[in-house]
Amino acid sequence: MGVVVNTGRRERRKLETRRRLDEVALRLFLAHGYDGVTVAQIAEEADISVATLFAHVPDGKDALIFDDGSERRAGIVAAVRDRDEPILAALHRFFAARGPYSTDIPPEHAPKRDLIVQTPALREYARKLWHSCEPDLTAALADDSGLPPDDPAVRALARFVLEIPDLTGTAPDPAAALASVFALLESGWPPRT
Amino acid sequence: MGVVVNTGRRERRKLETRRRLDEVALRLFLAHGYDGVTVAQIAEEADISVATLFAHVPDGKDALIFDDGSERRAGIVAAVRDRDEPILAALHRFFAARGPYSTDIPPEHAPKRDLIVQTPALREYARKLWHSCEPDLTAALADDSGLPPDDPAVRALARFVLEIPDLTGTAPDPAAALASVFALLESGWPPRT
DNA sequence: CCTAAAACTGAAGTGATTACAACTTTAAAC
DNA sequence: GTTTAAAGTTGTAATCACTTCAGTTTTAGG
Repeated sequence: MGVVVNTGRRERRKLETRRRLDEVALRLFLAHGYDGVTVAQIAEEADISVATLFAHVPDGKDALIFDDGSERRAGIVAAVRDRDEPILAALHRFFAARGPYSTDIPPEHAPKRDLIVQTPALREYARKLWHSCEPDLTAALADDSGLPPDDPAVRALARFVLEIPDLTGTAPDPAAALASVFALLESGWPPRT
Repeated sequence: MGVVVNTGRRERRKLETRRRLDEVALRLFLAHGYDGVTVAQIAEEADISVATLFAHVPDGKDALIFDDGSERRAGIVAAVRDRDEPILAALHRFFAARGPYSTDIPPEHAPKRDLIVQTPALREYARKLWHSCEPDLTAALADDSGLPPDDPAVRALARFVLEIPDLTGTAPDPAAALASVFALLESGWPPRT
């Protein structure tokens, strides 16, 4: 069914270790900066070997404080299916509600968000995670428009949409920026006055 | 005037060494694949030390077969200034004529293009080079539209435009793809039928 | 209890990249 | 043309992310 079943001590420990790694890595990154921490230190602090660390997080140091992206992917797919509004409106709503970068974030998550935005490697990895949704989004857009999935406009729109979190994440007013970008995608350039 | 003056033996040698590195790296990459060649081998073949190699190409292995991006930047700036057509039309023309990814490429450059497209690290670096034009393009778009340079739509359009080379580089008909993407940027989604 | 799969480990290796201190070349002033 | 300081080059050693591997432990499940 799901990618990983959640029965048994084994899986529970696995998840627990992964969670501990995430917590330790974030704590150390926040304290000393991303480049000020080595994976060896993180493994040490999490009380596992370096080899095991990489077994748990094969995508490397960047990936330590991120989930595997399956939530985003599922979220986008869900947002785009079963709707009664244009697809871009649905995506707009999705980002406004959930984007890690966009609107109101609980204050305890703010330091993490700031760390990511200010650390090129982490920001880049977050961007990659969003773009890992490209195949799904492309398929959805093709479905919706009746165009083939390899249509250049379809591919381009998917790419552009997934660039939005990184783009609006740094804006002073993320919600307004979000609206502005979606308006651009809907109406084109130059913007209607 | 320019970033580097071209007088004197010193500068000439510098350029010569850089050119040799480019040539050697490309040759070896094409022969054994990007991951099948170490920088040590490249330095050896180019008859300089590894330290010197990195002095010449501080951006690392990825950057070996690329110029420093100043040409692209100058090209875009030039394309966007002194024109009698809409700015997107000028950019369309620019990419159609010159994008390393887009239309007709002399057959001797094809292997290099293929190598870049098929090697994630190189493709990524090429993307970065294009996006290094973002400040210039943003400024030009702001100028052109009267909007402030930090306007979300302006920033978004610059970002989207610079994603185009990577996007259309893999299309079966690059010129058509280019036209399709520019149509999207001009008229918005869904595309007019 | 038994066994095979899965997880964990330390140690050693690879490869990119940097730091450094010594040595050489060059530009340019005197 | 000698001097001098900056710029370029080099070998060596280090750091760091990441991988490999062979051996050990743990666990699931019959």
